[in-house]
Amino acid sequence: MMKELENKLEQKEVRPTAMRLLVLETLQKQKAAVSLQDLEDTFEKADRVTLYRTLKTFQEKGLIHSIEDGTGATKYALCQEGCECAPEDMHVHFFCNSCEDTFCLPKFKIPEVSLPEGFVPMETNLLVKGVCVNCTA
Amino acid sequence: MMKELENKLEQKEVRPTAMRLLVLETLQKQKAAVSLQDLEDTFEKADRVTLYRTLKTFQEKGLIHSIEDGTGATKYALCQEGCECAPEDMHVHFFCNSCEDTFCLPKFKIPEVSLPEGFVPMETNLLVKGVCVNCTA
DNA sequence: CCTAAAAACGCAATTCCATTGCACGTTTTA
DNA sequence: TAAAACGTGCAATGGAATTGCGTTTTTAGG
Ligand SMILES: [Mn+2]
Ligand SMILES: [Mn+2]
Ligand SMILES: [Zn+2]
Ligand SMILES: [Zn+2]
Repeated sequence: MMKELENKLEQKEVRPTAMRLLVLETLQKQKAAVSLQDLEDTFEKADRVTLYRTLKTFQEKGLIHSIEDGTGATKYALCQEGCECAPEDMHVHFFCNSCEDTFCLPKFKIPEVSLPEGFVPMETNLLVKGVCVNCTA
Repeated sequence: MMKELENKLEQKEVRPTAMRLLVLETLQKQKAAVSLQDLEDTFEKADRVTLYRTLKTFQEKGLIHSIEDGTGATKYALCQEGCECAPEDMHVHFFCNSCEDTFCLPKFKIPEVSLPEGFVPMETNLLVKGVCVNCTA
């Protein structure tokens, strides 16, 4: 329970404040990636900036990673075991055009990409848009 | 010269106004994708909104396509011969962390990607970040 | 336990980019 | 040539990210 969450934070050198524990707990429950706005809706009393900085801290400490799904709002999802958020998450992200949920697909790795001579890759982001499993009737 | 540009626009059913010809000409000169801000800097006298709508029209008519490179500002690049901007450009885009230029790599196609059961892909975007050929000393 | 320093937090304000509304001049079309 | 459609310019708005700063809470040293 709460202890587990605390440990998880401390392992990443993040001090376990009340807000952070709540945010972490929320993130763990999600099946889809969440935006800052989503968190604001979840915690109506919490301050937007505090949530913002919580996410920023989580990301800096490698607890979560961010996803650009083309909606304009950045989404966040927990890193998995062995999630290499550097050279960066090399797994696929999926945006559902129907329910507009964004999914992390950590089991689906990005295939090797060939580039022109002289271009040195450091990070790769692959976003697939389509219809998710919940929306394919 | 100008005639070529006019033809290019008319072939896509875009009326060749002075502004549009200038923007098209500028786009043709670029080696990297350009942002709205870039165009504003190029044409200091032109109105931001006019440039915005010019890009929007160009995109709707399939003259250019947009690129999200994670900088927050959308970039635009001319479509190539046979550029399938629907089901969407399936070619690779490259963002240089050094010079911060964004490149269209129309010759480098996005490899087929496997997805979990029930996920139906419709469009795929692949962004590689790293160091471009101009910046690899 | 007490205190100074560090870390979080809350609120206001700003920045940046995208987008819309509307009036007006120009081009197209019947 | 008059109405309609289109393009343009300017003002204003919207959404998201980010910063500044004073206040509160937590941590660490004595
Ligand atoms: Mn992910
Ligand atoms: Mn491209
Ligand atoms: Zn869905
Ligand atoms: Zn470069």
